[in-house]
Amino acid sequence: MTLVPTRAERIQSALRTIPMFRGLAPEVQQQLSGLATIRDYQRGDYLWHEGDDSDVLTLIVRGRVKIVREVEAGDVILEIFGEGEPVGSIAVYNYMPYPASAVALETVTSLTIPRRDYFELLDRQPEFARGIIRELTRLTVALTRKLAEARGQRVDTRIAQLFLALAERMGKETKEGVEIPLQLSRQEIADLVGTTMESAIRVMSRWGREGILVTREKSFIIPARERLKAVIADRDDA
Amino acid sequence: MTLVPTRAERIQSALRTIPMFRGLAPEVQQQLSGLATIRDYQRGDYLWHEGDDSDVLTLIVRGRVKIVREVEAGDVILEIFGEGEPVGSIAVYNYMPYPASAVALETVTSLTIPRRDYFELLDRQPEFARGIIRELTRLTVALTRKLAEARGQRVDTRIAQLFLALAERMGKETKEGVEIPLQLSRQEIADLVGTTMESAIRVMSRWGREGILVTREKSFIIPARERLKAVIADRDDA
DNA sequence: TCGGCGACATGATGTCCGTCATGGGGCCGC
DNA sequence: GCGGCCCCATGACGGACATCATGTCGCCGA
Repeated sequence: MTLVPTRAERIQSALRTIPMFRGLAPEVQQQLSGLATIRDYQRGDYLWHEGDDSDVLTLIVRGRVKIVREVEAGDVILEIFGEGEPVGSIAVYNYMPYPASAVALETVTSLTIPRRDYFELLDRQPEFARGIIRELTRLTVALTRKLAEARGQRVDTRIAQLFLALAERMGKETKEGVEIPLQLSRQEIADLVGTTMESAIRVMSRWGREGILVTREKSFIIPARERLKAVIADRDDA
Repeated sequence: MTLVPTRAERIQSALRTIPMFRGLAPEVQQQLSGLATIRDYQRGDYLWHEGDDSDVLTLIVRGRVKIVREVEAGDVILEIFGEGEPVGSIAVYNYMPYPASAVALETVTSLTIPRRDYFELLDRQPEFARGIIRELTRLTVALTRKLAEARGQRVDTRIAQLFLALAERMGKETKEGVEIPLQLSRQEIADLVGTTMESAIRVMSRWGREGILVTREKSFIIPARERLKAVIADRDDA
């Protein structure tokens, strides 16, 4: 018996952590583990670059990844993917180059399966096809909401909405308030809401002073949700 | 023989116009025509309202539909769907209320399939599942691009990008230039690019005077694509 | 014929925020 | 220790655009 898990063992345990694969028959899981590749990344590493050819489907096993469109006038973060989620399915499906880059926000473990096998799964396993469709719809809804929120709104409302959404998705209740265990630079916050670093800084440091949203080493703290929501409510009155 | 086509005949010919169904076996098409419902709308009619329960998948047979999110501070047009495209698949799939309203931009004919049968098709017909996934990915890419374009850019560049995209999707070459056969009010243009009616009007009437983009009764004319592209290129220089 | 309505148009004014500039603190390699 | 670099921070300035106000034109119904 080995103390260090073998590659095959790592892949099998990784497969089990992905919800979309849980429903698959054991023999299919077995077969899949022979096809998949496992990989590790550090914060800042690129999983791929915008424009690269896509020939594998990637699934996040551990950590978080940002999808970023790098246009001449600054970056745009389109989405943040977490554990269990498939990324790049759009590009793989359409045999097109990746429309955006993927960058690790923390230590990340990923699983990739070749396009050919991905298509086989789609056709043979309705469960899997449903999982992919579900993820795509989730993505679409999220993008839709982002688009609606981005309109006209002031910078501070957009940042408030961002952190309320993050709290919803990955917040942990603590005695200090809601904790969002995610390391984001001011630049990344700016990229997420579509503004400049300076504007993001102004808002964040004001909120830090006022105790509305506190930046920690590797997380953010929201002492009171209502005070963040109040920012959104203030548009013209008072 | 009847001069007016029967309901069943209309449905069958409608089914044939939808690309996603072309690949289906004849007996499946036959079966489908028993399940589908056909419906007509006039410009301005709602196919559904934001928040309505979704229990059918809708496919556009004829005409165009805008998907619009109605937030307190003005509308946001998320997408314009045309013939052969499925709309509302997101909501139907997730058993969720519609996240946005659908409004006819012109005379529209639609086909609807109950959710139950939609799911059966998905599981039984890999072709169909692929079609849905393809549409979802197309949508996602489009939203993604919109999001990236909405950033910072000036109003006139955004409108220019909008019309260049429309020209790409539905433009017809004529001796006057590219014609976009689509009736859009200034307010709708504003909703598409996320600005106010007044700003949209200022840009459009200036371009009308300069002959860059002419508004006709039920269409728009772009005499020269390059001149529109030049607007996008002008950002700081000159 | 007149009043009302909706779409288009144009000017005046204020303001949010992007841009530029400058500076401070922490961390690294040399 | 010192220079270089990255991230955070703060001020000054100006421009693009939202907002408000007012006006025109065509159309419809009373």
